[in-house]
Amino acid sequence: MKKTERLIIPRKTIYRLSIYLRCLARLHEKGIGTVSSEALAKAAGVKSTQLRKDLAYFGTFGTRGLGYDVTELFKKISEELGTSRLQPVILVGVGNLGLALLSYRGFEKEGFEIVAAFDAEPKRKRDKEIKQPIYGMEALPEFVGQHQVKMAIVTVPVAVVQEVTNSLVKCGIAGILNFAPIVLDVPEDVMVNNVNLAIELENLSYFIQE
Amino acid sequence: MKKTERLIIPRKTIYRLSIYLRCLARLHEKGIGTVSSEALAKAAGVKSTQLRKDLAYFGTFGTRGLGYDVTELFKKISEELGTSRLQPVILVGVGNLGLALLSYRGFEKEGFEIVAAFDAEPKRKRDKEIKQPIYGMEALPEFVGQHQVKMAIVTVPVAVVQEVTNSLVKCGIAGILNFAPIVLDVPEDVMVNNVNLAIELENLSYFIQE
DNA sequence: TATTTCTTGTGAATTATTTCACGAACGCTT
DNA sequence: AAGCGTTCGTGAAATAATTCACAAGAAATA
Repeated sequence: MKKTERLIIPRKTIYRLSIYLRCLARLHEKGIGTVSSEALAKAAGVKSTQLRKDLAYFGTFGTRGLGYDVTELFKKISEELGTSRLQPVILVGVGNLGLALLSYRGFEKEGFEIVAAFDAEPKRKRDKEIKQPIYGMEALPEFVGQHQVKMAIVTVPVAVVQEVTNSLVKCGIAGILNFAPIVLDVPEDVMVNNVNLAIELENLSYFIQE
Repeated sequence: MKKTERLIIPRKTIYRLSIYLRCLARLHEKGIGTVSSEALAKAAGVKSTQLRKDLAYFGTFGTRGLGYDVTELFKKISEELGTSRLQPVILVGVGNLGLALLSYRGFEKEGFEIVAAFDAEPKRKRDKEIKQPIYGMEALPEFVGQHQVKMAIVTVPVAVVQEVTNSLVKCGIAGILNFAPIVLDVPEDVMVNNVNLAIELENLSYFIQE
């Protein structure tokens, strides 16, 4: 057992912590109260030593000879990730993909809520399936300021994504989930995660051709 | 200059090759004929040495003092990735997200075509915006066999995703792009790439809370 | 309570990935 | 055609991530 020193947790570890969290949630649903690093690692698709190393970055939670308490470990990881409370997110770009994400019910369960959408042409995009309001781009600064929004999902076309990003950064958005196939130029203190489905497919196709 | 020896290209390199490809496409659209490793690397968000190392895995394409020919490098990477010709893909699970992906026009430009969709309740899911046919799950084996499909996008609920995966594997699908938040159990020769939007958001939220 | 059996936590070793540093090759200018 | 300036290609070095190996701690058993 080491003294509590706050050391930098690698990005990959943080990513895996999210995965462990999902696995623990499923174990909990199944009524399982205790799990070994071996079993949890298998569910998460990693080696048990890696799981233990990952956890060691921010504490020691297990009981030797027994394993981890599912509820407790869930709580600890959740605290570490800061996902204990619901986070508001906005979405910019109400095209096909944007619409789908707006109507996707999966986020709330995971701690996120898309509270509003923005689009250059908000009037055309009304849809009775969507509960969130859709505003024009000019409403962005006020909304973000008033609702303390820190994160944005960006599903606009490549041609305008950098411009949209600049607006978001100016409003104070600190995290962007970008679906456009381009590397965004942002200040150091703004974080961007990219999701590119075409690249994922391309990657698959490479590895399956023996 | 080395002899042509086929060595294993790291997964991360393959992933970056896809990114370089997109950057080269944009340069080509802008009418740029030649690019230095420095400039291309910047567009791709990596260091120039990394770009050069990545390329070195499968050949040497540059001209010292000048840089790379955009068209030629595009062609070479494209060949290496095997994305020269259009690949058929099927989609399983026509929910919100599945529908969105079906109507998403971005894939074809990138070398992939969703040729058909499958769902447990295909009748209810008709939509005039969708050009692809939607079949019941029982049609899967015959379709996959006849159309030589090798890849599938899976957007079914967590509860049934493993079962669906088993069917796909039995049909001969070798690559799966999985949107369910669970690690799929598949034979060694089947490749799975996971896309989990909630985890991407969670990851962002961690890094922005300074 | 002694013993056995498990499983964690972690320093050390290994492996993978990235970056550095610089020689070699090419175009361009004079 | 000689010299200059640029940029590639690549071994070597540095850094990061993963895995190993095992001591130590705790429960279960007898």
